[in-house]
Amino acid sequence: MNNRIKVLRAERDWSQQALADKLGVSRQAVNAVERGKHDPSLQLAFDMATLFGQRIEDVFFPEKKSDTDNNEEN
Amino acid sequence: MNNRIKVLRAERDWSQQALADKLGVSRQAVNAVERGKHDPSLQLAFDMATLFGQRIEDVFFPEKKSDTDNNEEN
DNA sequence: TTACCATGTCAAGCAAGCCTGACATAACTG
DNA sequence: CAGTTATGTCAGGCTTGCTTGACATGGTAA
Repeated sequence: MNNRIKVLRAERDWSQQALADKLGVSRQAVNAVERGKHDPSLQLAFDMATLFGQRIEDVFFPEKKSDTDNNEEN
Repeated sequence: MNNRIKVLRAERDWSQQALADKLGVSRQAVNAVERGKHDPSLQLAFDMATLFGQRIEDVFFPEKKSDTDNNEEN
């Protein structure tokens, strides 16, 4: 899951710590999401998008589907 | 986190099992998300919204922010 | 230099998301 | 009646998201 958090944060000149404070999460959580270490929860994704005044789809970008996905008899 | 999965599923006349198969997750996962037992991962939320041809914001609706959220010195 | 700030990273622990397997109920169909 | 489908629910287990605390590095300021 790619995202534009680093850019959106830079546009506002916010540190990871400042963003974490606004979101009510730890700095490490912001860092991990920003660097793609793991995906945020849906709730946190909503909070981030709302804080940046964007839609989730304009902040987060899922990778292509994993080949373990099913698609039989649709 | 409220959602419109049940309605979107009913509009297409899909069972929970059928939806789960399309998404590549278990029926219980669909059931739990649909009934608000817990939130889906961001990836699963994307997959659901995409499958229904909707935006995440038009499928999932976060509750009001919890009062444990911070908001100091913004 | 010392001090501070921003960022990256690690460890240990807890909680939430998702899994399989199982069981129950209701509705429908043969 | 028996059999199937859809849904709801539980238990046990695994993985991941998030926590606090700690440490390292690079940049910048006094």
